Amino acid sequence: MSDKETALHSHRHDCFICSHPEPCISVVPIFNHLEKEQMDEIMKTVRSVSFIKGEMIYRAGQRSDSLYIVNQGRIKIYRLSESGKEQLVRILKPGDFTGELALFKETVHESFAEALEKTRVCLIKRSDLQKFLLKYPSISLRLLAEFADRLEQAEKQFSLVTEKVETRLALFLAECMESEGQNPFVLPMSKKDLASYLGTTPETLSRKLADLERQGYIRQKAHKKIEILDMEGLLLL
Amino acid sequence: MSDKETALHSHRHDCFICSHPEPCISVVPIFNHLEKEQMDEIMKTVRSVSFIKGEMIYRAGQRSDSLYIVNQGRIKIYRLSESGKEQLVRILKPGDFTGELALFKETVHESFAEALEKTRVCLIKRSDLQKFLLKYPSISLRLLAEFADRLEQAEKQFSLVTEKVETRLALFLAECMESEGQNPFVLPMSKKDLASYLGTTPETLSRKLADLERQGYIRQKAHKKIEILDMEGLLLL
DNA sequence: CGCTGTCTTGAAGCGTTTCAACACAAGTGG
DNA sequence: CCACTTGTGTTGAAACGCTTCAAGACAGCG
Repeated sequence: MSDKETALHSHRHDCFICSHPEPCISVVPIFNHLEKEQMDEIMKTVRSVSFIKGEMIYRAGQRSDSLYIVNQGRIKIYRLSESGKEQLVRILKPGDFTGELALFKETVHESFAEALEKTRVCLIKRSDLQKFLLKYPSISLRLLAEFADRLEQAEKQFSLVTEKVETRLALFLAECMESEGQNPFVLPMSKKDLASYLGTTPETLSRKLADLERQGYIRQKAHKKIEILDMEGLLLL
Repeated sequence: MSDKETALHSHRHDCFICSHPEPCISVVPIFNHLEKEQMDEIMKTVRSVSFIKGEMIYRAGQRSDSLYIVNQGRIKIYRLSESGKEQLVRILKPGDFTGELALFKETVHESFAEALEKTRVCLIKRSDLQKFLLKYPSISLRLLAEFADRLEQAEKQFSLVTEKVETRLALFLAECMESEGQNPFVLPMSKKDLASYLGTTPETLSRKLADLERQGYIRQKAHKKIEILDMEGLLLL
């Protein structure tokens, strides 16, 4: 299975930052505008760590002093609510990062990060990153842009809490198709996790998907594949 | 009533940035570490605008190219959901800011900003701010810290969506007391807005508050004043 | 003071959760 | 490769919590 992943990425450039033989695209969003020498300087401070499927990258309560940049694989970020229920916050793909809060104030993680598959992350220490942010202000602008985006998305998500599950699901499916760029698309996570992400239960999600299919808006296929048949109607829910 | 506000702030320093006779604390979180000359440089680019209670500062769909820093008063940020319901995102107090997304990509506002009382904001144009961020990298660090905080808070809020209204309310009240630092404290917004913020209806909120009072956890007094009688019990809901 | 919007309370209806039971798929070890 | 195990996904029925609508009380503001 690790053959498959390597094959998938084999056309990509070599990693700018962490000195791995394998390709690495983790640096694109924040650092890829830098000069070669600056890149090398940052590379020296970066540590690379690998995780197998199901392994915890960090847990709530642990102290954190590093930024985690996903290099390969996918990471699930979730919280445990008061009542102990798992609430999925987001899924990180290569190029995404997490651990940002701990970069600016001494604190502990409030969420859990778990590798969904074989995963490699680049670690940059708080002290190192702060140094680079001051030295190369353009990195800050990239980071700020990324933060602003995520804030906007978080607020958008939050504003949907009063909507019915069906509406939230419909919007998610539409977004999903959009970002995958093809119509029979694959759900980016298990239905259990999707239920958590949408703030509902697996049972309700299962029922709502069946409803949407019965009404002719979508078609469910094998292996989490879903085809949208009537996008117009879907968005009118 | 504007007398009252002036009196409240009369012990504060004069505004660092916008050249107002009245005191201004809007600059504290992001700029107040700068040297006098740097401050002056920024001051020249800042525009100050006032709004009366109920006035819209911006609306969803409008193009935006400025950061809004609250100088005086309070601003309500809200979204209209698919179904047209108002979803309160947050309330800005002096020193808080909004409009951040538009600073890093050409886009339009997705939320509405309404003055809850007589309000004055400082406006910094995107192009100007970007210039300063590159010139004085320390500002970026402040901004990043603020963003990271807000992201964390947004995710925390989001993780509560599956909890019962009573639980969300209890946590809000506890937080509220915490931030006000005194026990019989005043709700920072109308109950209508609080309902929207908690993702419920005014009717349900009213009932839940009555329940909490009946059970002896809190006591409601006049003028949105609330006293917490049993914090322990409240947090166990 | 009177208007307007906020807040409260009741009763009915609806959406979602919960529990339980079963189907199914994926991963493991013989 | 098959059987086994484990976790994910589905479906039904009952119970619960919340919303909705309507009507009245109250507070804030001109």
